[in-house]
Amino acid sequence: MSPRHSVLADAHDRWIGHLDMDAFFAAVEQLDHPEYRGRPVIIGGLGLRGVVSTASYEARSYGVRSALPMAVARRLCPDGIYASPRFLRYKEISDHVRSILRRFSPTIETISLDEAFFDLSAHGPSSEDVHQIARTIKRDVQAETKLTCSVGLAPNRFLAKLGSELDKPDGFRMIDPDQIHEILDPLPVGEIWGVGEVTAKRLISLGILRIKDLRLAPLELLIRELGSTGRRLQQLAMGIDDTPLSGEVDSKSISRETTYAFDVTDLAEMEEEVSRLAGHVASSLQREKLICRVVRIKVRYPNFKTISRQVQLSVGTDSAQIIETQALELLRKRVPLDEGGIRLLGVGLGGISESIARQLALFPDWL
DNA sequence: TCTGGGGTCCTAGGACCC
DNA sequence: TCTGGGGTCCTAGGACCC
Repeated sequence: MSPRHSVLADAHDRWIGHLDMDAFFAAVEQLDHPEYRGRPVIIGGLGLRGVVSTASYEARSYGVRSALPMAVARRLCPDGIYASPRFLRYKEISDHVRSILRRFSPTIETISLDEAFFDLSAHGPSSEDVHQIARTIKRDVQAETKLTCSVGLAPNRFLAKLGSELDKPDGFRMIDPDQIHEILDPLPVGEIWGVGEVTAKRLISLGILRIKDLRLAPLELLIRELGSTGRRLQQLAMGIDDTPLSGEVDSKSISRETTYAFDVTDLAEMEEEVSRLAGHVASSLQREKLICRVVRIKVRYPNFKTISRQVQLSVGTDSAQIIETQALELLRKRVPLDEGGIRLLGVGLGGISESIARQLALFPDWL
């Protein structure tokens, strides 16, 4: 059976959609501040070491992009409007968008505030019917939030996400199984979900520049160089992706971190910050009625070398005091500190599970 | 130009147990 | 006196995503 046939078979049992809000944070600010509309809007950390989170399309024409240092953005676009993100506001709209998806899809997988997968298989197998539903979703999002989004529709997650990227903003793209090679082949390998800078460089050094090269590369070579991800990447290059949607899942870790505007050398100052961060993660934990079994801290040095140290607790806890004590202990005893100071401190929690209180709340008949 | 903050997943080595 | 094989858990680091 050729890959093409296996994909075709796949197309008949699954239709996956991917919805991506266009330049989301910036678009929300333009919605809430009419005077921002038509102007370059850049959302991100405003401190000395901030980076761009989202740039409006007007700002992108100046070369401003996500993850660009703010200092660079200001140079490229001195007349832009710069603002900090307002996550609570974005969350409201994100929740609304998800409620729209739920009207049409039994299974949703949230990727971030501005992205989600949804499953329209139940509306198939006819591609016309599925197409119609996806169009309706896109229209409802625009009508109810006054924001545009891009939607991709395909037999699997990977292609659906690619579809939503292909004609952004305000895009809609359905990828038919017989177009897969035509669309994928010419793209650079970095377009594949899971191929970042490091893997892209390795592939390029092997002479694999485009998705077509990856599709046709000897599997032994890919496995020798990349291990099991080599196999997975070649499958994606062929347009094959059987990964199911995860549905709504509980988070496995909670963390808070801060990058200082200036490197810190004073231990007392670090301890104060660790206490503050520990308090934050502990209240997040308590709010969700969760407990943790691992406390972790993270330190980044001025040269960007980053280390973490963690400790396992003998019993799960949600106590701010225990978390703080453990985090401080890790900082004092396990982190090498010299005169150079540090640029970032973080506190994280792992081994998360439901507290007894939450289990009882969810299953009251246990009582 | 100088690199945020919140996550997930994978890998590799070591400890420990049978 | 030399040294297994498998499994699990833990730690640390790193790649990647938005």
